Amino acid sequence: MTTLNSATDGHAILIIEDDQVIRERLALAMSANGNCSVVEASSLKEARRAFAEQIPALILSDLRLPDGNAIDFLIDVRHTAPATEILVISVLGDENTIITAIAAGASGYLLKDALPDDIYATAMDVLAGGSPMSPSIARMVVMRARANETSQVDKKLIDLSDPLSPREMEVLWGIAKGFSYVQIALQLGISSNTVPSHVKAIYRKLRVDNRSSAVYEAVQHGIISL
Amino acid sequence: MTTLNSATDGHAILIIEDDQVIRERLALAMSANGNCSVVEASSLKEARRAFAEQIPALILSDLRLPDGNAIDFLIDVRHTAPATEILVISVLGDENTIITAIAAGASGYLLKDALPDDIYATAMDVLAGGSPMSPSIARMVVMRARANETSQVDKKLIDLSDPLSPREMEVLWGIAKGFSYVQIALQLGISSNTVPSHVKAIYRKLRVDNRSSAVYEAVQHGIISL
DNA sequence: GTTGGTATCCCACATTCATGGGAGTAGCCG
DNA sequence: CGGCTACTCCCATGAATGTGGGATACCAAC
Repeated sequence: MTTLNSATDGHAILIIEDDQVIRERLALAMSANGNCSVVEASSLKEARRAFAEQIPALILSDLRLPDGNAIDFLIDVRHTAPATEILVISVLGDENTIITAIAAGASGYLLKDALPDDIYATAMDVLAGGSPMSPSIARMVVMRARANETSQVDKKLIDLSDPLSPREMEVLWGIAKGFSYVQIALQLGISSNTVPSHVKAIYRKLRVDNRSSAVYEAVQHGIISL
Repeated sequence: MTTLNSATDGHAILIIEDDQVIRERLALAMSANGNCSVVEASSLKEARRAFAEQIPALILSDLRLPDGNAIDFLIDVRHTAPATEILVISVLGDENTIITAIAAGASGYLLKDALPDDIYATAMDVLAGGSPMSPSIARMVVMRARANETSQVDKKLIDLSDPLSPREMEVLWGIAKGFSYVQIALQLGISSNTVPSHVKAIYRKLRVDNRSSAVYEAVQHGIISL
């Protein structure tokens, strides 16, 4: 178990923020609490230069900079230094921006108008493996995650009525991948005349009348996953 | 814009927690700050009874109760009272439990050993549409969300070679859903003779030679999502 | 202003699919 | 044993698809 101190000892923090007032407030909060070295950047250009000189353990970054959007820079950071943690501090609270930032590699996301009293502790949360974020931001992320989880759960509850036999599942996979009856027959080691028989059963159970619909319904019902 | 006060005025809060000490602490924090009515339950049975009597605006719930797991109850709540917000307070911090709770309908998730000083404000965050959660919890949710987002982003980077035209995308969707050429033509308001032309272009770009393969490849490349 | 991409339309031919039958073997279970 | 299901095989016919052309028109880019 690493202590909070070890997280900052000898590590650098890069602060990217064009507003001088906010930037200095952040820098002060960081340097006052730990013995970490703080580097400040007010533009993407400065940030790239600072990053090239020394790879920081943590990046506090605004998204909208004078010379462009920080997202691309954050993506580069993720690729060249996967261990570097990223905490985004922005006024932008729209879903698209947030999801993009997280996909780009941000571990935490704070709204500027809701900065916590103890921004240093929040930054340490990130280095300790946490993902602090404003509640309203978290809601969007939760909604995304929920949509992805429940959609899979719900699908499996639908088709208890007519389970496909193992053989039918194999044939269904062949259909999904676009193999012809002959190809499927060869793969399964059966006659090409047998394949349509299974296909007929599949169509009946899924209540469809062609291959594409079968694949579509199967995916919707969670029977197969492309 | 609703104020925080209106969120609690006349609304009920249901607290589900078997540990008497924690339960009373939570109840005190809630009733001391707002004029909301607090109902306490120490078991799933009590919770179901209380929920049947009055649908609360907010539920603070532990997951592990003496008479079972609260997840199923929370799922029921989601179905019968979608507007009721759920804030889970648990010692369980494993990914499976967290994701399940969120899929079940939890908007917030706090670890018992990391309860915030102002639990009342946190509860109000939930009613205000936020999703407060412990940083370590948030990290897991973020990881989930990121996996789902980046997988789509990465896929899109693969097939920059041959982008499908808007019309081809429409036809592709028709194919994916199992419509015949005639049906697709009717939907798009074009001749049924035109559809195969687009299909040919799609097959060429995706390098396939039948509908199912086209759908399969399109899904794999992230061009469409079933 | 020619070139290239998109979109539209038409035709014809070969292949594949969808669907209706019929029919046999094997295994499981009440 | 009798009934059920899964799995296998075969055939024939009509429908849909895949593929090869050829053709016109619009619009943007070089």
